[in-house]
Amino acid sequence: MTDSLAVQLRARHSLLMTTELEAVALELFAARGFDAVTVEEIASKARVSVRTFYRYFTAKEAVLQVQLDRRCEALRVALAARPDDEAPLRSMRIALEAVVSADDPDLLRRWITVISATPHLVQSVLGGIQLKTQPLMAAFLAERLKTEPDSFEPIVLAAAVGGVIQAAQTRWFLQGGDIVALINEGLEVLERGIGTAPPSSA
Amino acid sequence: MTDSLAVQLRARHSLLMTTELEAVALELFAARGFDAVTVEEIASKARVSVRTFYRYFTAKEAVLQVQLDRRCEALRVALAARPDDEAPLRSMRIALEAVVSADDPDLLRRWITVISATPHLVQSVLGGIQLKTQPLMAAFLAERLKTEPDSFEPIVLAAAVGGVIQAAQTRWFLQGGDIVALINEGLEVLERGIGTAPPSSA
DNA sequence: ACTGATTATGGCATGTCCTGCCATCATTGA
DNA sequence: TCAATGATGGCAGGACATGCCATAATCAGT
Repeated sequence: MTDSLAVQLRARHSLLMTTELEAVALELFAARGFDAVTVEEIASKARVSVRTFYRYFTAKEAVLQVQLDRRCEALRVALAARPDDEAPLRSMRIALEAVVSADDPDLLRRWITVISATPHLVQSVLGGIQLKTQPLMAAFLAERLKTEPDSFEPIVLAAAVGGVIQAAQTRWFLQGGDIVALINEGLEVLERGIGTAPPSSA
Repeated sequence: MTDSLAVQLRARHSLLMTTELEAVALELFAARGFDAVTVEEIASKARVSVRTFYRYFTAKEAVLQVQLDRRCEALRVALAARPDDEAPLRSMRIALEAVVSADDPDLLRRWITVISATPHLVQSVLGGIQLKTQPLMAAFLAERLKTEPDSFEPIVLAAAVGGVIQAAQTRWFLQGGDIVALINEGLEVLERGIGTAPPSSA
C-alpha cells in the first residue's frame, strides 16, 4: 500500500487544480458575466486545455457548485460536532452561524453576485442548495429527535429551516445587514409556529 | 380596437402550439429520457421546424416549465378567491388542495417521472418552484397578515410552507399515498412549531 | 377581391458546450 | 533503465441556441 501516498498526492493536485480553475473562472464571471465568458477563456487563462477543464468540472456551471459543496461539508461537520443533548434547533443555529461566518464574505458576495446576475443560475443553484443541504439537516434532525426511521417530521422541519436560510440569504444579499441575525430572526418565526398568526377563525 | 380580436386569436394559437409541442415533447421524454431526445425530433414529430420550436420555448428545458407556470397561476387564483377573514394558513391549505387535485394525476406523475430521472432537471425545476411559488405565497401572507410592507415574517413563512410542499411532493412521488394528506400533515408540523421538539435543554 | 402591412415560419450560418477517442507526456515504483 | 499508471492535449463530432433574412400566411382597409 505504498501507493496510498501517490493517491494522496493526486488528490491534492486535483484539489489545487480545481481551486485554481474556480478562482480564475469566478474572476472572469464577476467581470463580464457568466454567459459572456467561454470555457476556452477560463482554460487559457489557467494555462490548461479546454479538454482538461472538463476533466475537473462536468460543466461550466459546475464551477459554481464547488462553493456550495464546501459549505455543505462544513455544515455537516459543524452539526456532527454539537453535543448530543443540545436542543436540535439550537444546534442548527450554532452550526449555521459557524458555517456562515467561516466563509470569506468577499468571496461569498462575489459568488452570489455572479449567480444572481444570471437567472438560470439562480434557479439551478437554488435547487442545488435544497438538494444538498436538506437531506443533511433532515438526517441530523432525525437522529437528534430520535424519530422512527423514515419519519416525515424531520424532513418537513429540515425543509422549513432550509426555506428560512434561503429567505435570510436572499434578504441579506438584497438589503445587507447581519446574516446571522437574519437567520436567527427567521428561525424564531419558525419556533413560534404559524398557528397563532391568523387574525380570526380557527 | 378591432384588432383585439386578432390579438386574441394569436394568443390562442400560441397557446395551442405550446400545448401541442409540450405534449409531443413529454411523450418522447417519458419514453427515452430527456437527454436522449433531440429538439429536432420534437419539432419534426410536431410538424414544425426546429427554429419554430425555439420561438415557443426559450430552451429545451423550458418545456418542463409550462406545467409549473400553470400550477402557479392556479395557485394565485385559488388564493385570491379565499375570503379575506379566513385564517391565512387555512386559506393556503385549501388553495393548495384545490390546485393539487385539479391536476391530471397521470400527467403530473409523468412530468415528475421525466424530471426525477434527470438530475440536472431536478435541480433546476426545484429552484424554479421556489422562485415562482414563494413570492406568490409571501405576497398573499403579507396581505392577509397585514404586516408592514417589506416585513420579513411573510417571506419566512412562505419559504417554510414552500419547504413543506416540496417535502410532501417528494414523499408522495417516492412512496405514493395521498398528497393532500401529506401536505396537511406537513403543515401541522409547522403549526405546532419547532420550539417544543427538543428532548432536553431550552 | 385586391393590396399593403403585420406576423408566423423555415432555412442557413454561426458560436458555444460537451464528449469520445487516441496520441503524448510525466510520474511512480521496481 | 524500464514498464505501468495516470494526466494532458488535440481533434472530430453532435447537440443546443440564436441572429439573420427570405418566404408564406393572415389581417385591415378599400
